Amino acid sequence: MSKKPFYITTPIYYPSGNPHIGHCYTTVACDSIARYRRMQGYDVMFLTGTDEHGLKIEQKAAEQGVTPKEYVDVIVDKFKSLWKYMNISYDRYIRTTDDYHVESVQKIFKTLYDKGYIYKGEYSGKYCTPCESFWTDSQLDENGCCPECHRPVTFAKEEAYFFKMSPFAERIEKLLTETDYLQPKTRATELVNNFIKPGLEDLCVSRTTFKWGIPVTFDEGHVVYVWIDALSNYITAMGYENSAYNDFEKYWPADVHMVAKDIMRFHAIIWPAMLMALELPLPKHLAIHGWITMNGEKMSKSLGNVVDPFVLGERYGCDAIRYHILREMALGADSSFSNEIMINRINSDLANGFGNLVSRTVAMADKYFGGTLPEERLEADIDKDFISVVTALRSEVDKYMDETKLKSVLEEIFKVVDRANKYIDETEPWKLGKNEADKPRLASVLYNLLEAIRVISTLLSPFMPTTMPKVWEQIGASAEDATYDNADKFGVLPKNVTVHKGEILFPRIDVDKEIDELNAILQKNMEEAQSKLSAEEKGEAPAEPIELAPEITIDDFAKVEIRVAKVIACEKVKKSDKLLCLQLDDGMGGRQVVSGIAQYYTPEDLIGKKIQLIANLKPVKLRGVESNGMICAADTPDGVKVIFVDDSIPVGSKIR
RNA sequence: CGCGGUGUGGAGCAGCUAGGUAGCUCGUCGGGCUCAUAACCCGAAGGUCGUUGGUUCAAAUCCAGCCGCCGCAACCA
Repeated sequence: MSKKPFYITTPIYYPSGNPHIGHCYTTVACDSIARYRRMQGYDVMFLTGTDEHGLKIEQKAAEQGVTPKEYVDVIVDKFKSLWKYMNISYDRYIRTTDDYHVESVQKIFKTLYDKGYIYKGEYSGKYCTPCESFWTDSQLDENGCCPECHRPVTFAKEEAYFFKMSPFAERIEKLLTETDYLQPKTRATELVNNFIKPGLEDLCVSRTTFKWGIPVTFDEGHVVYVWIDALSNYITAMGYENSAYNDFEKYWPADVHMVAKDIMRFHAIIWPAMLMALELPLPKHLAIHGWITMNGEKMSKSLGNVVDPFVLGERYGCDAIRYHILREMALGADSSFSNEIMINRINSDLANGFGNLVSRTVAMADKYFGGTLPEERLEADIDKDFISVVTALRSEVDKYMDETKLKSVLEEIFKVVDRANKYIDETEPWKLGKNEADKPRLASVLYNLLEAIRVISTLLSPFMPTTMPKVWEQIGASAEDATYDNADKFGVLPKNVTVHKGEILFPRIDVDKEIDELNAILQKNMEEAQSKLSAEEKGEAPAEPIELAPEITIDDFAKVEIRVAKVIACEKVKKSDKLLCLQLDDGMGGRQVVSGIAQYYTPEDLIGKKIQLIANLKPVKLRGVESNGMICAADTPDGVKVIFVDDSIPVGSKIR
């Protein structure tokens, strides 16, 4: 009988920068599931990879003066070495620059075009000419300028291909609300309300503004934009529309796509739509997890509070990191990654709990029996409850594995660790050791403990694959003993088992000392990020000097009329986070201006002050409130600062 | 009235779908033990379950309003 296939994927990561703990989060979770299924006897396919095209990569490569491919090669190596370091057992690694993927994507694009789901249209939006890129309104920086180079953007159009989403709206809504595709399902209403009910917009699936992508075969100058290129990796890696692999029939549809919540939308809506258009079966589950936050804040590179998995792994071992990630990870919510929580977790669960259990059990077998248990035994009633708890563990774990609740899995396993420590107290083996007549009883107690450790370590091995073999070595278990099949049985180890005292599995961590040291590292990173930022602000960044906007003439400048005005009244614009509505005395009868500075100033800060007003700007409505002009402010590392004017300058004075 | 989430002992969370003695982990305090990585075991203190009102014999749990926090969307002239 052939083994049942099980196909699980991580997203393919975008290698515009080095991998961090967030990437580990998804990947470690998938790896643990993959290992568990393998242990259960499934024929597992575990796929991960990198999404290597796009404008950002093209630009980063250009900055470094290398080709995009050379640029991503370096980072892909870092990803792969991280996965090696974290002991990630992926079966296949897809790069979207791989030939077979490119070939498949081109065929998929053409197929969708031939079927009429892709059509040629016009893409319009805010365009930054120097960067040759389009931005959506929400991507623009705080001044409404290009988020990359901070120069003004213009409205522009380009030819582009679009993917029709509307034919699938109804089926997708049903998929989200009526099936168990989404895990957890609580997100369904959010998706339906935000994206499906307002009407699914057609998706722009090609670009002409950059070249680093998969060319559209039938229209030169167009490259396939991220959606079709990246999402289809899940099928191209199995050999869909290519001859590199031949596993599509076997593994598709995938059992689990695991993603973080920020890319949930693409996997919950766009990916099903694409598959529907291709008339392929849909994946069975989309498991969505939250972000790892650092001391409650979202991690970001610019804050410098990104956790480097290599640093942590070096200090505590990769299994400790894996454990902490999985233990704190609830499927729906964010999980906090504070150094303190992590260290306390490692200490209490791994060092004090499991590690110490192994240590004391093996030490006793060593001390009282020279390492090898005698065959003479004496059972007691007190053993029964303990043994039943141990043998029941596997089915508990299975139950939670099926629901992808890895946190609960670990909780269940560690309940048994606690139970085992309690069993030692109940049986008081150190007393038995003092009396020769009690040796048979002592042998039973130690054997039961070793068996419990065997079961625990077997079930734990998918989650901590590096350490568990060391446990088996210590308790004298062979590879055949520590199998899934044996994990609900008792009496698997040989009666005269021999233990081998070994190294401490999880050394206890000095909390205060470690936190100080980690904070020092973090502090350093944040300062570096800070100084890099302010250096950029000052135009001192060697890598990226501030470029001035294109030169203008005095006549151009004369078009802008700046005048002094006084703030008479000011209030927050209702239903907005950022807008203040200012009533100004401009010496011309007064006017109303709306400004996006509410995060930095309260109305009281501004009333009575004199400011610089761009007086001849075309009026617009913001959040339904009319704004006639703009007040001058400076962007600083500490936020936006309004430029106030000396009170002696009369209202209405023209500034030049 | 844009959408959604959340508010439970010092901290972090479970319980809420199917109302009925408020539970877990960490921390604190007291005790026990000594095989073990100053680890382990037992016990205790500590909560008017955000707030107001409603339904009910009975509400953390259902309903309505209000307040706080978070995310998304909007917004930055």
